[in-house]
This record gives sequence, C-alpha cells and structure tokens, in this order.
Amino acid sequence: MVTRLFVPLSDCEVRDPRIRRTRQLLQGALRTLMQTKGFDEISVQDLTDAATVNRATFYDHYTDKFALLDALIAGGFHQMLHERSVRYDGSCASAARPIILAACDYLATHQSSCPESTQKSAFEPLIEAAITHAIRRVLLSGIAKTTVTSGPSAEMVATTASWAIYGAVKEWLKTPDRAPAEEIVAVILPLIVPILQAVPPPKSNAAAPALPVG
Amino acid sequence: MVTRLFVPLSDCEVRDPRIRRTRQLLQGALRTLMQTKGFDEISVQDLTDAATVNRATFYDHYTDKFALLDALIAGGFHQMLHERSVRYDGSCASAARPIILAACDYLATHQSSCPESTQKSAFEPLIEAAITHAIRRVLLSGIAKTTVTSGPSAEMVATTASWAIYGAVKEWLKTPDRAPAEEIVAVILPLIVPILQAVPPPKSNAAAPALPVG
DNA sequence: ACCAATAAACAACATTTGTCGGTTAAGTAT
DNA sequence: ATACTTAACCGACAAATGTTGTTTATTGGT
Repeated sequence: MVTRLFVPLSDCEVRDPRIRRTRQLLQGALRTLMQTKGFDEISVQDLTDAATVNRATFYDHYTDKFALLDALIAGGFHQMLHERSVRYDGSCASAARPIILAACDYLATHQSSCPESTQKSAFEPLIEAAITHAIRRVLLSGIAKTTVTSGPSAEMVATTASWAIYGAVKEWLKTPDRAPAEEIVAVILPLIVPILQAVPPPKSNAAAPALPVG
Repeated sequence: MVTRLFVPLSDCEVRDPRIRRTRQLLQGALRTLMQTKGFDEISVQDLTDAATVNRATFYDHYTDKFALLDALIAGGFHQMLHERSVRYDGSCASAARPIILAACDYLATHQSSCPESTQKSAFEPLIEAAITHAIRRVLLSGIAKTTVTSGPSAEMVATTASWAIYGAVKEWLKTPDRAPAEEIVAVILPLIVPILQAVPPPKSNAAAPALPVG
C-alpha cells in the first residue's frame, strides 16, 4: 500500500509538525541559497541537500521549485502585512498607504536578495502573482460587496488596484537611484485612490461619505 | 571553430531568412500543440519535432520554452495592436479605450486556446508580463515626457496604467458568465482614466487641456 | 560566381526532473 | 501503552534538459 501523499493545505493551517518542519526547512534552504546563486541555478537537489530532506519528499509538498518560491514570497509578504497590522478600512481610500509602503519595502529588500543572474526564468512573474494576490486579498476585505450591478464589482476594483500598485512599485524599483519609499508612496497613492473610490465605502462606519485623500 | 550562436534580436528586426523561418516554425508549432495539450505537457522535443527543427537549434533561439511562449504572446498581441492601428494619443485619456478592448479580445481568444490542464506552470504569469509590456509601450508613446520632477514620471504612469488594465481584464476573464467586451470596457475605462490624467497631455495638440472622459 | 560568415543539423554527454514501490519512523487517537 | 495513520526516507527508473564539438548548407557581400 502506498497512498501517495498530497497536502494542498496552506502553510499556516497545517497541524502535523512533520509537515511544518519540512516546509520550513525547504523554504529556509531556498532563502539562503538565493543569497548566493540565482534562482535558475538552483536545482531541487540543491534545495533538498541544503534542507537535509530527501528529494522525493520535496515533491510531496511542491509540484516544482516555482511553487516553493511562490509559497515563500506569498508567505513572507503576508507575514509582513500581519506584523505591521496592515488592514484596509475602506472608509478612506488613503488607507491604502500602508499597503503601498509594505509593497515597496518588501520588494526593495527581496530584489537584492538574489545576485543578478535572473536572466531566464519565470522568476519575476511569480513574484508578481504572489504579491498582487496578497494585496488584492487585503483590499477586498475592506471593500463593500456591492449588490448593485452598475459600475465595477468589488472584485474588479480590488484586482485593478492591486495590479496598479504592484506595477507602480515595480517601476519605482527599476529606477537606478530611487527616492526613499515614503516619498514614492506619496506619488503612487494619488494614482490608486481614484480606483478605490469607484466603489462606495462600507456602510459600517460611513459617518462622512468617502473622505478624499487624507 | 564553433562561434556559438546568440541572437537576442527582436523577431521583427531579423534579416536572415533562416532565423525568421526557424522562429516562425517554432512559434507555429507551439501554437498548434497548445490546441491539444497543456503548456506544461509540451516538451522541447515535442516542439522541435512538430517544427521539423533540430532540438539543439531551439536553444540557439530561446533559453527555454517559456521564452518561446513569451515571444509568441508578445508578438501576437503587438500584431493585433498594429492591425487595429491602435495608438495612444495622450490628448484625451479615453483614447485608452481601444487598448483595453484589444486586451480583452486578445486574452479572451487566447485563454481558451489551451485545454485546461494549466495546473502547475508559470504559464499565466508569462502572459501577464508580455501583455503589460506591450500596453506600457503603447501608452508611453502617447504620454509627454515630463521634465518636471514633481508628481509621477511618464514611465510611472504608463506602467501603473498598463498593470491596472491587465488586472482589470484578467478579473473580467475570470468571471464565469461575463459581459461582452464592449460593455466591460465602459466599466474599466473610468478606473484607468484618472491614472493617465496624472500626467499633463503632450503640448503638440493641446487645444483644450485634458478633456475628461469622452 | 566565388568566398567568408554563420545558421542548422547531428550525435553524444552529464545532469536534472518527476515518479514509483517499498520501508522506516514519527505523530495521533483510543 | 498500543495500534492506526501517515510523513519521510531510500533506491531506481524513464524522460527531459541544456550544452558541446563537429559537419553541412544557406546567405549576403564583393
């Protein structure tokens, strides 16, 4: 009897300590290896060696190394949001400020983590997906689910805004001698606010209807 | 003497017909194979077999099959924009309408092209990058390069808008029974226009300063 | 028409990938 | 404490990847 393992559960909702340990080790291994080599140059064998885990075990948890990277990025960014207690209270659109700042900080610290050899690779695209998903999730929690059919849905607004934020931050990152994060947030925020205001604020605390910028 | 080949030139600016032929064959092979199998299930061998090209030759042109996909998508979308004569005349922000529509049409036709087996894969992320780059390029050509340092740069606006557009279209695509493209463009456009208006229109034809929507 | 340059074909290679059956050991529930 | 469940280890496999040296044939310039 074999009963091949498949555990699609999110990292944070795993009880079995063996699973937590293995994933921790693998993510840690990727993290440290990327400080030396480019992502493309890291093989699954390298990963499992560094993690002192059997290679076959890797495939019990991730379909490939891209999935591992995705988990690492998404988890890391999610944790940063949690540590900073970042919420999106839809009452004032400028509440998006800490989200943008978090994105700046996270990407700024995690782009230098890999040397430079990111030539090939669907490496960057993966980061994109992970970050935009996380931002979208936060935004969506603070946006009223509109029952009205006219205008964009809450999901549409959240997705559009999250992608816009990521794009803006990415552009900022690309500039060789960039302004500090706090400064650029002031530039980015006005671009994002109108998107978020396309949907009415939640009526839970709607004392004043949609305070503009802030 | 070996003089290993490396041809990083863009497809459209290649003179040698041998190179054009090979890339055409490879892109055509990927296109047709994706109508049957999922991208993940296609090996480089499959590709080169279908293209009647030696496997080693593949690596003379693309670092991996992801790079081939990228070229296919980017080229296809770029061509669609060209066929529709899509320009972005920055004088009126609603000029972004045909760009959004093109993105809708392109993604709508090209998501169904692969069966469904896109489980793993950095497949979608690659499309993202290709489309946003193309949109950014079009937008940037119609945005005045601001010499003023206050406010967002032209690049920042173009990038933010292009990512916002892609995100919005992606969200639309995800909905099971979606409205026709023309309809959703009317919803998306108001989300995008404020971004583009964050930068002054080019003074070439600035009769009226920034006509709002249109 | 010829020649130098170079793209494509070909064969062969070490390495990596993803998977599988079987075993051992750690965790959980009673 | 014991028994059940299941994650991790191990060895092995076919397949795919990426690279290299060499040869052939097409191309563009003179």
